[in-house]
Amino acid sequence: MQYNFNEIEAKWQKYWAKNQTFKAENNSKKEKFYVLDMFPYPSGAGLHVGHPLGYIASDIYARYKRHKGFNVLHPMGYDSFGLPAEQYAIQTGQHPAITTETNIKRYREQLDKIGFSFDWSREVRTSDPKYYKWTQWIFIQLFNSWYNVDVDKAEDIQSLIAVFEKVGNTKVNAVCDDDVAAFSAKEWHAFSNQKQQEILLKYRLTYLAETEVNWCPALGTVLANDEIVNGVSERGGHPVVRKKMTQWSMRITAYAQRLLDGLDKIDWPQPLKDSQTNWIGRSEGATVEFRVQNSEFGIPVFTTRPDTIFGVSFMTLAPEHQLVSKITTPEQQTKVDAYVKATAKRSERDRMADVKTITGVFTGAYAEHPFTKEPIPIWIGDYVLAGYGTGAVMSVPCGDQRDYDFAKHFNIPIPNIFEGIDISEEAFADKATTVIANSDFLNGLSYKKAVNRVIFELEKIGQGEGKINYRLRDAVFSRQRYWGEPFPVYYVDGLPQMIEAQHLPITLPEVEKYLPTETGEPPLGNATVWAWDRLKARVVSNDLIDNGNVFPLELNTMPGWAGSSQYFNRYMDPLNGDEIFSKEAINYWQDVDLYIGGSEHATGHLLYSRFWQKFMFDKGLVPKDEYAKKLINQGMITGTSAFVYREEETGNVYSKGKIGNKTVTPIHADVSMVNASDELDVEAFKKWQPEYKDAKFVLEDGKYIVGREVEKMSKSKYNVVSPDSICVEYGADSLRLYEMFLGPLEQSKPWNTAGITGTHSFLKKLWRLYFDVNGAKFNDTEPTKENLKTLHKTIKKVEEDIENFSFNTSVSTFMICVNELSAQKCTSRAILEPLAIVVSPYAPHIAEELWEQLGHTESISTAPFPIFDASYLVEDSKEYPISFNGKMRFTLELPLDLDRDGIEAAVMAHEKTQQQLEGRTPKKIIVVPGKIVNIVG
RNA sequence: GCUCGAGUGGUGGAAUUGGUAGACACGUUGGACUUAAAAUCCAAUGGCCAUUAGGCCGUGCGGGUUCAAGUCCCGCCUCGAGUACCA
Repeated sequence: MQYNFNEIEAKWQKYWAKNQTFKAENNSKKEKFYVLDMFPYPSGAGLHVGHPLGYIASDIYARYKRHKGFNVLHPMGYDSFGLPAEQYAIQTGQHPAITTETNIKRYREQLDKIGFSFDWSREVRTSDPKYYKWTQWIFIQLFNSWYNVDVDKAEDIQSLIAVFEKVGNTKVNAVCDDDVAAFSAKEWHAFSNQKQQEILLKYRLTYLAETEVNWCPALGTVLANDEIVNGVSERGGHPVVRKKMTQWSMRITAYAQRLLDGLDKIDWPQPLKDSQTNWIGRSEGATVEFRVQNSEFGIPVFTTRPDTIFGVSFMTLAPEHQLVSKITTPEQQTKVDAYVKATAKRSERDRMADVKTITGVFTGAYAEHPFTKEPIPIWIGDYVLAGYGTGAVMSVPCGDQRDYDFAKHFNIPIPNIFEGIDISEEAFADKATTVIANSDFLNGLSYKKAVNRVIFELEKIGQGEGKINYRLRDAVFSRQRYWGEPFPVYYVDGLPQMIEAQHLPITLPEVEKYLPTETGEPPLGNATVWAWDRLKARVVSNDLIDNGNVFPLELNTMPGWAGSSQYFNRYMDPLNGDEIFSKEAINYWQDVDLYIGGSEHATGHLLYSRFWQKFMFDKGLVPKDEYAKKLINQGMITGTSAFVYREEETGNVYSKGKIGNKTVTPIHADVSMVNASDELDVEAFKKWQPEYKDAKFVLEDGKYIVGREVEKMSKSKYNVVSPDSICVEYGADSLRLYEMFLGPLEQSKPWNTAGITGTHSFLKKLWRLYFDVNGAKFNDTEPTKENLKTLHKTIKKVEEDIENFSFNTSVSTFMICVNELSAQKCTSRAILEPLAIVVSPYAPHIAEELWEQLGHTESISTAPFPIFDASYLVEDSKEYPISFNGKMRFTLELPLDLDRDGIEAAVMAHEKTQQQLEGRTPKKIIVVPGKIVNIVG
């Protein structure tokens, strides 16, 4: 009987779909286990072999947990809003929904062929109105909430209004905009409704405000910080400029500390935690208020080194700082204006590119030192960022290298305030060895003591206090795009109003064109039916806008991360039309036990989703404030490109070994035309690239050998390998095993299709354990001691490997097991039956088939995992390595119950020992029973 | 620059608390079967020396600890990822 993998795999894929084998129940006496993959954006290119790596790993884990008796939730869906479909729509006029639908279909076909145990009845798509209804709903919840610092959680906006009505805002401890003016209860009551709404907006967790945003002219949209890489857009690499715009923002900064603290209780990779920690960028220090001489202005600064306050010799403001225009003296006005203008013109990228050039201008104004009252010149310089801290620094050149360089460059004095430190060459920034001098009441103090003292003194004179600062900024939530979630928002007198939750979803309107309007409005500005009728509670034609009953709707859409920030909870109850998820569902499933995905989402999706989860937790909607207990980043699979070498002058194409010292240009050849021995199918290549039809191919030993190089897997490098053709040629089980066999899950590794014959022939060997040409071989003979030892060794190792996510070593273990059982000519059902279960998480199709052939009528998927029995592994002897001076010379089999002296005697009596010693007497004999013998001397 | 991760045969990679380095595969070479090919099976395969027996060298580099180091410590080098004037 042949191993007909194509037939077997199709059969079981059909069976699983028909029987809904992997449908998870929300009511179960079994313990729950939630295995989640990062859902993909369905791109037009389809999947290549790198994409399913993480899915295969999580699928193995999910299947293993089912064998272990868990009720496993293992869903899949699509992050289906996104730029590529929209760009395609702009070019072709094709509605993005259609493109997306087509792409999803293709993804699904590809995924199905790999044999994943997804519960497809729970599929979600972020672009489906039934799904984004709940994204809009969460947005409304955020809008109706504020952050109460006193209880350190989000609360309903009504509780804030209640406080305002009673005592005004001076007692309120909230995370809010910086520019909120104080008011009393009386004043609050006197404010117009309009004014009250404006104030509340400054407190809401999602708010509309004019902020400086990253504007990408080429994409026609704003971008979040994490969507910008090296100063250009992550998608497309277009330049990004700073621009002031009115945009929706998310007050993620309210959660900065909790996002940081939460990292301690989740089992996520350290590098990922590190990058979130850096992104949040907590620093401890103090704010200090410097008064500007001869004016009413004060300049607050943030510093991490308040202990060096007596070393301040100048101040530097960001050129964008609002005080610049107010304090600049008439003499300096022209210079300052020119500098401000020049920096505004420079893009972020330019500013980042030359960090070395020191620029700045004196404003002519002086501040007053809070303690010495000495005048301090105020400069502006573009090394100070408007967006960090207060946009101003107290410059201590002796303690900070940038301040030092600036001072040197502009000949500003550099007072030394460190005991016994030479600062003639560079600044001194080592906190640990700092002893303060020339600093009045701080003299002789260490860094820590000085910080405490100076904060105490600052508070005494009312010019500063201890403060913790974060680098994290509020997240801009508006995109000038079509293919995203519409906001459930309309405008009355320019103020945003939420549409009531019962009227959701607000679905995307039809537009003629997907580009911004001629007046520069976002694509939704092209919609003709995009106004809100408050009475009818529905979207109506723009013609009806009267600003009395019918109002304009929001034209921006939500960013890519909106839909992915709660999808993991929606999977728990995805068809629920009345709630985002039922209480029963969330209380049963609780949180994700295992989350697998790429590390590229470290500071985007994985930070925003933690933020939303904490918000949902505050609102009592979810029981856990961290949604994923364990997270694993799968490594990237790189491609192994193939090259042919063309000599430019002659046009000859040389095999790799024939290049010699000729000058050749390497040209990518499609990897599908190269075999396992790096031989190129020359005819296929000529057919593929007709320009080489008549070229002379210089061969070696009658073959054309290509050069190989590891590169990113990409279409343009012709090294993309699709899983489809592999499934046809070798089968999904071979593919699954091979992807795991390549190496540790978290490591990046090159793909080389050639190696797949290894796992494929393993499966054939496995099959031959059960069947030969005459059919079934298995029978009820008693298993031998060796059989049982091999089996239980395998059970133990595979179990440990899966628990440790070391899937590559499991595959080796299977190979060893099958090699051993074949050599033992094992046909015992008592061995072969459990073996099928152990293999099944990795190679589920063949396992199902074997299971059925063994006489079972139910799917193997919930068969109990065999129990490891250590008694089969007990050995009574050990082959001891005998080493001399640490070098292993020979091995000697000795009983394991032999004691130290017995071992020593046996080893010393051995003739090879005497040979090695050549008459010498050993100085020392190390005997570690059960391990090793080492003879020294 | 800073933070994190990684360097082991021709290739992907194994190696539990320090205890037989190179498991398991790919590739290569030789052989069996076949009219032939594919498939399958058997054998060899880190380098150098040696007819054999065996020896020497070997886990990025240089030191150290130890009876014993891929593994621990110190100092470097290279590559990859993140971050980038963060006060």
